[in-house]
Amino acid sequence: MRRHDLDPLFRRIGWYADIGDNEYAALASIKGRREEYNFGEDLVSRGDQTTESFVIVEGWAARYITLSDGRMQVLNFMLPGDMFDLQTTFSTGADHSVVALTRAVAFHIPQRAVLSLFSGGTRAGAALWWCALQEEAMLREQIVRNGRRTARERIAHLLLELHRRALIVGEGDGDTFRLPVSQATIADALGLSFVHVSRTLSGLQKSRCIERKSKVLTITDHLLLRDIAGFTEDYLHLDARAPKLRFDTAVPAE
Amino acid sequence: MRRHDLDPLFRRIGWYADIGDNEYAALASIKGRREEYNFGEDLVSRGDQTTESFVIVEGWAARYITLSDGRMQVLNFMLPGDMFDLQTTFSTGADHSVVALTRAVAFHIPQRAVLSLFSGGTRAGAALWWCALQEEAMLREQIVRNGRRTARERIAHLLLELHRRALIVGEGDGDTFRLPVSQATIADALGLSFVHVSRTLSGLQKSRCIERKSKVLTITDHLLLRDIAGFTEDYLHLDARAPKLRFDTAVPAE
DNA sequence: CGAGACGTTGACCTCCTTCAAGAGAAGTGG
DNA sequence: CCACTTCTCTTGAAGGAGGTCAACGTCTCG
Repeated sequence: MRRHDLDPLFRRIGWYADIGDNEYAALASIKGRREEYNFGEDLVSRGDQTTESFVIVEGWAARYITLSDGRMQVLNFMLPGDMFDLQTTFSTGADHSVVALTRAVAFHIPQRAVLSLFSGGTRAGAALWWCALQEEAMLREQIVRNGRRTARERIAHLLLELHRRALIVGEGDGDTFRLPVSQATIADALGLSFVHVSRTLSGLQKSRCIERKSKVLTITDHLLLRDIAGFTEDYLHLDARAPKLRFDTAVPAE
Repeated sequence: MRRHDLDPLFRRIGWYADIGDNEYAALASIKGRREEYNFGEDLVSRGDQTTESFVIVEGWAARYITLSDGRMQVLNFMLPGDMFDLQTTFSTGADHSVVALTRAVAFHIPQRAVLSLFSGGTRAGAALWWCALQEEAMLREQIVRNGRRTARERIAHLLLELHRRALIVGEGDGDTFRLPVSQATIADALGLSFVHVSRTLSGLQKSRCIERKSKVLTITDHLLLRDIAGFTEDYLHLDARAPKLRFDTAVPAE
């Protein structure tokens, strides 16, 4: 199959589900309108009456909410291949915003296309359901991570999640991947101060779990990092239908 | 319309959406199997291969995750009228558990019923979509609450949410409602220690926002409590289609 | 090459946790 | 109905994880 605008999406879905040409075609058909965004630009702003869903195909984005006094919380990160706002159908205005963390490209999918695919009962529709389920599972994990883990655990856990997700869509190479996110943004995702994120990252580096060079992160000791994080990847639901691949390092004790 | 097993659900959906007899009938038709649970009993256990959805019609429940070292995080609370696990279709095992916080009654809805209603394009199907959307919005709010608010703000915020939700399904009376939840459970929901929950609740009482008597909570100063919490109820999406009622106390400044 | 964003490090402080002990509630059995 | 256990809540004291403030270093990009 030749190169396609939605390749990151196909790659992601293809990672764990066997989906044939028909399904690719069905997914491709909902593509919708292409938009480019600069670093810092909002894809969705709080209050928007949008009735569209999105697929990110290039760059990273983040969903966030700002409190009235300026405190900010990042809800989750979005990588190429991620679809979101799939169930925006009856929204009465977005209760949060989505911002581009890098230059990014997204397709805006009209509501009808999503709905008809959802209800079609096809495998492509199932893929959509699965995207929604996966997104919700990551929100839940975000709650646990921030609620019951220490700063060190949180950061280790987030790095492992992002590494895993980056690999799936073909970003990064083995243990190394580009993490185009400032420490302040990590802090806003994990409910920490950026000062403490800096200290904790340095701590992980001193423990020889990770190495950082500019925005490129290398996980130098997977087992140790997983052990620190208490990371298990079941919440990512990577085996939706037909498990095709398993991660190649050992899983932690637990 | 006569009294029905699913009344709390109807009451909740009827709160903000005009739904006629046809839609009630459609919703009623998916009822499924009735089950009773004792305090502390799991409705769903981590790892279950369930392919059912649920409606709670009596009692309270909570979705939670326990880490391997025993730390526990409550993800959200479920009140009568709440439906959940609507998108469990492609799940490969629950990544969390659901426990009854009181004696509780729930209906187990078979997957097909949910799917066909979802895709039917009816107003009853829309109600289901809306339930899923609302549940996700509450998860997001939980992230913000725990990530970027102080203990005092968190507790105030949670109390306001639970009060609001209890009112909607006809539990509680004006400013008073039954909060059948131990302080340890509140702590597990808010990422705090139960000791600090106790202190903070006492603090709110000293500030004359609330009064507690056994498990009954009275909000004695709504405006102050909302001010402390920074509470706005937009995330509850109470105006899904046809706004029917607005809260009768003033909304906070911002 | 300069400016502004981002990252680092130190000192100090505070919010929350942990530990501990005791007081109420609430369920259980005689 | 009362003793008994057990869970839940309260309060105090001490310690720690992480926040805030501030200054300086470093990257990146126009």
